[in-house]
Amino acid sequence: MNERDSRLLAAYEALLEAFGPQGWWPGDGPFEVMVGAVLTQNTSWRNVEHAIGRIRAAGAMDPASMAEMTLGGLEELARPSGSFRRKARTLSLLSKAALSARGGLPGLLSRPQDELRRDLLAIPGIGPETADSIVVYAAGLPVFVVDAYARRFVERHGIASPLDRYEEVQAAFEGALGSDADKLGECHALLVELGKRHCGPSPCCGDCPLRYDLPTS
DNA sequence: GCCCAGGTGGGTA
DNA sequence: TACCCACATGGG
Repeated sequence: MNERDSRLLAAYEALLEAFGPQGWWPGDGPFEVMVGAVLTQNTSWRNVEHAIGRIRAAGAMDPASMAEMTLGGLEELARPSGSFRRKARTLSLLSKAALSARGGLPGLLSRPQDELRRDLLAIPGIGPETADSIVVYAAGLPVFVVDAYARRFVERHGIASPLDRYEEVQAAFEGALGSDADKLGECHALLVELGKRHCGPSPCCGDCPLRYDLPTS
């Protein structure tokens, strides 16, 4: 275990101690987790909940029902989450992929990790972050989700250097935390919570659980 | 009224 | 490769 791994692991443990388990992903079953992952793109969770509620109420929160919906109908349900035309198209494609997979949705989610990730990325509107969110929170496979908060975190703690690319930041966390889906998922959730409380655009405040006495440049 | 939110994809240099 | 911008709603 090198210096970087030690610091990442220590940060994870400090955050878990400070905030407690986050219980992510919020969602009723794997399909709803997948839907939420798409809807939350560049969108606050409050708006996502609104859209999820509409999809549930319309009886469309399963692959078969969603795949049957017209694009226009799905757009109306997704509207509160913003970028609704794009997201409706992605959700439609995603539901059809789940429906047509061998073994349906459970079959899709039990595929080998790299194949699942690749197939998700092939769907327009699903990028690395959304794909990885589905891999870890819906399929329960060990991958770390790199988002704006995680990037900000590694930069603030001087772990950044040339750790710019998505896969490099991801490998850093996975190397430090190991191949434990629960742990990797929990770590991402904790970083989001940290970011919401302490790591906004302005410098961190004094009561940060991580004690920002590290170089912040 | 302005900025941001648990990004992605297309375009341009 | 590296930026820039549209997407679009709702909350602070």
